Amino acid sequence: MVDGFLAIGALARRTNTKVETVRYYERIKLLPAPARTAGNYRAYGPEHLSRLSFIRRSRDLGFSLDQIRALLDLADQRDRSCEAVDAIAKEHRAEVDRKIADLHALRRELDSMIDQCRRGTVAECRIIEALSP
Amino acid sequence: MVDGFLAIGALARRTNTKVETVRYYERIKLLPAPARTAGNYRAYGPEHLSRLSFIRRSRDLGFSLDQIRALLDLADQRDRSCEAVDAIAKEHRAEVDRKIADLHALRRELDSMIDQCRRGTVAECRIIEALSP
DNA sequence: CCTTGACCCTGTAGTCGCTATAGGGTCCAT
DNA sequence: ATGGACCCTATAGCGACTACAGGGTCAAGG
Repeated sequence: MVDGFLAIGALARRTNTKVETVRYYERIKLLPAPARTAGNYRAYGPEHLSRLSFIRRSRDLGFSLDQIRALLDLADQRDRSCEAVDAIAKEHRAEVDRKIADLHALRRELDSMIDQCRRGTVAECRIIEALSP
Repeated sequence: MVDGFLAIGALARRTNTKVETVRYYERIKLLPAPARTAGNYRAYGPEHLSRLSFIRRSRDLGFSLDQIRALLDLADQRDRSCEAVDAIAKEHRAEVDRKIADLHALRRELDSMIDQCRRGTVAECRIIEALSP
């Protein structure tokens, strides 16, 4: 691989991504297609490394690929107000809050169900009962 | 529709399920294929109603279709010990706990990111910065 | 120079749990 | 006889990957 450029495997290792995922991001145009070497290998430059890092970090924080696309677009318009960025982040936070609340409710239900299990036969199982109509 | 039998739409309404989902459950053999009328309509009996109710209630509690398949198999072996049922429920609860913990950590990260936003331009946006490498 | 093995390429299909569409058939009330 | 609500099958799409199959490329060691 040429000086300063990364092959897909190296890029993947540095961003904690699978090679297939990198190609997938290219296919869906989240990551721009890089130049190719004589042997048709993808050759990634520093701009790819930083863009993919951004994507992965955002994914780790639970943003959807569509949200990330929007964030990347915004990040490129450096003199716009960052209100829209703030809005995306807040909307995502609200969604996380909703999920946490849902899971807490779920957890309570599971708990009371499991508590009732008297470890007898299935016929008298309170868990099965709790799931039945 | 014959006496005491339900067409797919009626079954779906009673179990808060979409018609397509009912057919999907049949296709993946989660719900047994019912008898058909002369006009080739599915005719569901009470056993289908209760089985589908069980499935939907379990889905609402977040069990996977594979877990539900296992629960349904167990529910049919009425004189076995319900240990295995208990194990599935507890494994699921543990998974819910992991998800809650993950989301709480996420929420904290999002919060501190959003807190730093000073509503300037994108160029000085702390959110974009926080997502960058 | 040749081989080996790690890496890379494309294209396609699978995962989970549905959901949606197209293009038809049935049933019942008016 | 007609309209509209319901039903049928088959197939493809969603999101975000992941996993092949069947090849090509490259660098190091013998």
